[in-house]
Amino acid sequence: MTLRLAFLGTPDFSVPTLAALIQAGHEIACVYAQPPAPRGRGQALRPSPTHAFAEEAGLSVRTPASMRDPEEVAAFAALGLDAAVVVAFGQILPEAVLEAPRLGSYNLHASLLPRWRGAAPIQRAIMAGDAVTGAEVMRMTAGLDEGPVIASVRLRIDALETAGTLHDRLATAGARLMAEAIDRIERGEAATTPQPDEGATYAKKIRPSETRIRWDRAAPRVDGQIRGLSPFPGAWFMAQGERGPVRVKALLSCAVEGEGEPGQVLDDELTIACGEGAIRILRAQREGRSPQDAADFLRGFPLRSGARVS
RNA sequence: CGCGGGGUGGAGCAGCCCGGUAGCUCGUCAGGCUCAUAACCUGAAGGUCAUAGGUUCAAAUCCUAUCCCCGCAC
Repeated sequence: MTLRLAFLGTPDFSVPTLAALIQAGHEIACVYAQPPAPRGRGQALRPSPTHAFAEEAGLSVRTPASMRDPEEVAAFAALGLDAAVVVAFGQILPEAVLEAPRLGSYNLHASLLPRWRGAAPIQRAIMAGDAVTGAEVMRMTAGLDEGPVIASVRLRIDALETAGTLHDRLATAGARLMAEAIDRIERGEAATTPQPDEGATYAKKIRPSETRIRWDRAAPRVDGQIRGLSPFPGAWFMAQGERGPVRVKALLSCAVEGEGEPGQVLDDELTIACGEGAIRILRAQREGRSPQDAADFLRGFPLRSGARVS
């Protein structure tokens, strides 16, 4: 038995779940994604990853500017859905949409709720130094990520985890989780657990202004910032090159012992002093170049003991 | 036509402005030193300088076009 579903998602994170639902044999009546936007160099209009994947799979795709538009709501209701699956869609859905499908709407969220409700749970978890995170499926309600949870998976965040690696692990684990949850919903066996109010935090969208590294902060915080923003948008700092200041993204790091003026390079292995302790940069990328491991980076850009970065 | 950086032996870079025998760091291979080593010494292999045209006695270097990678903006 299969369900008639709508899938609403936009970025890379959404794609594995859509793929899993197709794989499970469900009927995907329609895929919704954010409208194509100017992306990358040259500001060319490109469809979102979910949009592109859905088209490739031969599914019908809609990209309304707003799901609040009464016409969109009516069209959505007219699909005659059993359920809607939402994964990082990027729009807040009105109740009229959430309640339209016979069995309701379900969201995959990349955190252990109620911690990190909102836009950037993966990055925020690493930035905060969390040791554990996860993915959960909840039944959607009007409040932002406040619905009762019906399935959950926990993942350890290890010391060298980046937002990129964690993103991929969560997308995969989450896809499986959602497929299983939909199965249970279909059989009417999905038990819901209300989220506790206690421990709720919000994962605000990452702003460009918080990507520059502040060396006067303690090492664990700098380390979390680097890994939490890696590979995108990237935590960065300025270093003195032979031809002037160069912007450098730190892509991977670890906290180490060390002491010095914040921003001071302490050895020839990219160990840099923070406000408290130090970090070692393990992977970096300077503007115009590809990402490089520390050894390769240093060969092309000598940042030696005694140098300063800001 | 949004702005900018870059494509040079296996890796990372310099050389380009001011055309004239292709250089550095690392790696690889061989030999040596050493109780030993990712350390040190000696030597060697390895590049049609992204591609296609053009200018020139001569082009990695100047001109034109194309392809690819990346940062910003978004």
